[in-house]
Amino acid sequence: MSDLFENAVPLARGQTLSDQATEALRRHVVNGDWPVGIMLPSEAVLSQKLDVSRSVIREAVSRLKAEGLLASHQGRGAFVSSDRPRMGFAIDERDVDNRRKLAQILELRLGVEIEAAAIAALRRGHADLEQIHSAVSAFAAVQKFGPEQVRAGVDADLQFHRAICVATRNDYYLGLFNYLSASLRETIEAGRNRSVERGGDSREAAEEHRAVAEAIEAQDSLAARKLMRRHLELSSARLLGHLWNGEGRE
Amino acid sequence: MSDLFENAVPLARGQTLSDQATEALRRHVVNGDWPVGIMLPSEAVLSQKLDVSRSVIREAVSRLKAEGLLASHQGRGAFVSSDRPRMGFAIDERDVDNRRKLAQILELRLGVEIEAAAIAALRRGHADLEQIHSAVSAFAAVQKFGPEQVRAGVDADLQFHRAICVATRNDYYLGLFNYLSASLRETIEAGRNRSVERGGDSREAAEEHRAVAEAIEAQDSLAARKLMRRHLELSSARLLGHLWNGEGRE
DNA sequence: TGTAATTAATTGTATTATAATATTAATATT
DNA sequence: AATATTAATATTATAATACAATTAATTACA
Repeated sequence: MSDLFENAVPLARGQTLSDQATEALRRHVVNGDWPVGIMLPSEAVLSQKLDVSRSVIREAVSRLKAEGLLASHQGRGAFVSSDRPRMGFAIDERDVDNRRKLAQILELRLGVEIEAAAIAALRRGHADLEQIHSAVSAFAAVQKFGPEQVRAGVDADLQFHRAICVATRNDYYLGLFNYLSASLRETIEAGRNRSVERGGDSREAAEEHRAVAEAIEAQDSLAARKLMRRHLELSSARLLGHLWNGEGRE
Repeated sequence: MSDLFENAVPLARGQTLSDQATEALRRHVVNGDWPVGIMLPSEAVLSQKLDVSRSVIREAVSRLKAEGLLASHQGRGAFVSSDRPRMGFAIDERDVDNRRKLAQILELRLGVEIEAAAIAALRRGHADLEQIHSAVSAFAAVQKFGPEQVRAGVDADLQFHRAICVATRNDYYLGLFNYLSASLRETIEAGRNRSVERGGDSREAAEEHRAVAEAIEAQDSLAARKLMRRHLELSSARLLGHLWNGEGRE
């Protein structure tokens, strides 16, 4: 392992140094000369070997971390975590147009977010509460008249739910929510030519948000669970109802 | 312009600044307040707004570039190239070696499977019941002596939980479970040189399985939820306990 | 008007310094 | 001897600054 780079051309040209450094590191991983679990040379050593600055090395490592090939820990070092691209849980984009599939996605969201609310009630800090309450106010303040306001309402709604996931301090609750919400957003945007919101619905939802936020503030995990379930069930019903029979009414 | 960050709390939360900055930027993209094609504020401005160094901003941008959300060009700026993550929800394999991350994964599994049990209780058919009961018996029958039996035990355990997800008739509950269980299996396999199972634990788990199955058969959604929660909490504690005493870090 | 030179803005890279964290070694304590 | 504490060391994380490279806009000039 002494000189892994000795014959390595000083980074072919064409792209940025970061691009080239990324490729160089990736090659060592997928080629297998850096087995899974091994610790990489320190950033200082790498920058010397590849004859680039430490900034470039850090940028390359950060990209490979985003790809899941590397992992780094402050004070310990960087490690090879995988030698193959990762495959994840994914939703076929075409399914969001399918009412049955959409209902299933909403149902999955139910399980995730109910528990998220319960956990958030136990762990929420001051900053979390601020975010949650700010999202509640933002949603309540939006008047759903035109399409632009509807969009703002959807944003505020998602912001509320995301703030709760953040408060769980669990990266996977947040990550899964982000993914599910991105999928759901498309559906809502697609179907908003019909009236997706009614004034009454909006007021109800705002009140439900407020109740959930109150339970989380009170650190009442049980109440948070119950109220979030109620909110999501009603919310899903409203969404599916509108998208189904395109009912518009003021 | 309109100060997109003015009310944004200066990045609360527990991870590295780069992680938090990444989330902050990603949020603006997926929320849509930075539409596809728009140019981001300069790195200097972003670092000032988020109150972090330019290094942190660059690292965050580089990650989002790796995800396909952003693109940057020297002399021009950084731009939103997509509002949809290229990859679905995924768990870095490196994280299963991390006790804290592992606990988070188990916590997510909690939310998913508890609701799955509740839904299964409402929808289970005859065929579903057969599968579930058969998995209960298989797990109870395995004697955990050698490594081969331990593996069989893990298989039977996953079979039980999978059968419940099948009974939900929801493809996404099953899909997410399959993904999570694949991630968890690696951890269990990795740590099985140490004693991952004890006779007492196995008997307890078998009894918990039986109770959950009974509730699902009785179509008692509430009981299924409660019993599954109990089972998963105990099960997680057992797993984390073993990995703690047995195998610690890398 | 058209073209070249200048200027400003922005990302890319380099450098240095410090903080935070984890590991290891040394030391003290019982 | 075993254990706990402390110190030393190595590494990543963050900050700050400077400069290079590139692009876009502006100006000067013919």
